[in-house]
Amino acid sequence: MRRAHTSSRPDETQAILRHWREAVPDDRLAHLVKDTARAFVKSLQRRLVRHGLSFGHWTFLRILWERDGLTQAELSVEAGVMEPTTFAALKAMAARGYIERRQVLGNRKKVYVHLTSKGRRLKRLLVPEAEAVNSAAVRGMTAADLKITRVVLLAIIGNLAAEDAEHTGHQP
Amino acid sequence: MRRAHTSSRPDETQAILRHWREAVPDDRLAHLVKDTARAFVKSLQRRLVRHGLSFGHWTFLRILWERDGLTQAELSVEAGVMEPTTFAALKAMAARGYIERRQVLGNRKKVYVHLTSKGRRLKRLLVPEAEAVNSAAVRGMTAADLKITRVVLLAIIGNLAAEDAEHTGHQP
DNA sequence: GGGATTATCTTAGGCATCTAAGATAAAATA
DNA sequence: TATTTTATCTTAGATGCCTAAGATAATCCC
Repeated sequence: MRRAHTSSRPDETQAILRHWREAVPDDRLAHLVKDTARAFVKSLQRRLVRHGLSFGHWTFLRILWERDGLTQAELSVEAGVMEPTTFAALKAMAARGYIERRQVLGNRKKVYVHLTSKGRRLKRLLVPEAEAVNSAAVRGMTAADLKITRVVLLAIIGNLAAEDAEHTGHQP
Repeated sequence: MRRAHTSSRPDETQAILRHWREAVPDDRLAHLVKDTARAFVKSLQRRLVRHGLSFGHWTFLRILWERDGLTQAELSVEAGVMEPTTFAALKAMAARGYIERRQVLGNRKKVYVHLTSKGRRLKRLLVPEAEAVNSAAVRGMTAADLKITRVVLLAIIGNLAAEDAEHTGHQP
């Protein structure tokens, strides 16, 4: 038998691969994109746990390393997730001492998020991990093909957003 | 102001798009793929709820429409998810009357999953919805670029699987 | 044939994400 | 300035996915 009962072993990923090689009908692009996203997340996750970090926290740390002091709402937009997701992640991150949530005089609503020195220090350790995942992922591919892939994915997001706008009655 | 507080409006997707157009550094391919996957799921989900179906159930129905009577383990491989995920989805689907879980004499372990007529009937309604999402997504793209995108995504899955295998000590 | 191994389903618990809805502060406007 | 609208954070609850670990049945192999 090929599968363990407690973890996802490469055999399984191989099964997925075989599956995709055998037949990729046109209406399964969505599935292929989703599998790719999962492979990325899994690979990064495996590296992050070594440093005791969860994937959800990584998402926000990465943004804050670039620009500190954003509000929760701004972080949501940057991360591409809804506020409650951001809220939950930030609360946990504050409890672990990666960030501080501050309010300023004159505006009692906005919550500004600042890295602690502990949070700042992680950058040096973790960014190389993400880079490793990326370079492993694109190994053997031409820059031209990667560029086309980016353009196609971006166009898909645009098309689906437009489609969504039509059906909800909003203008994009 | 641009954002509602209860739902993801197209404005948000537009913000994501703007974000991606402005700068797509090399180490963000993972993020782009993830956003695309989410756009696909959201779009399909919006259509499925009209028929009272959740995305998780769709995944398994689609497989069963092609081939009925698979076991739970086989369905997991086909769907590319772990057994507990499959188990939970199938239990809910059985409760809703889309499928039946049967055991045969001579093997008390395997659970064979069969569509009910109710489950079978959904195919005619739902497959066109999925096709609509796909064709909206790829609108305006060339077949050649789409093919390249598929090849690239597939290669990424392969690369990450190989990478994973190295680090867990298993052979692919 | 009986003990060890492996498969299969199941239970338990956790994470990341979402939608819906509430509380309250700030901003716009009549 | 008072009222209405909009923003922001928050709470509550659901979904889909995962890993870890257990129970039990089937299979392998000595």
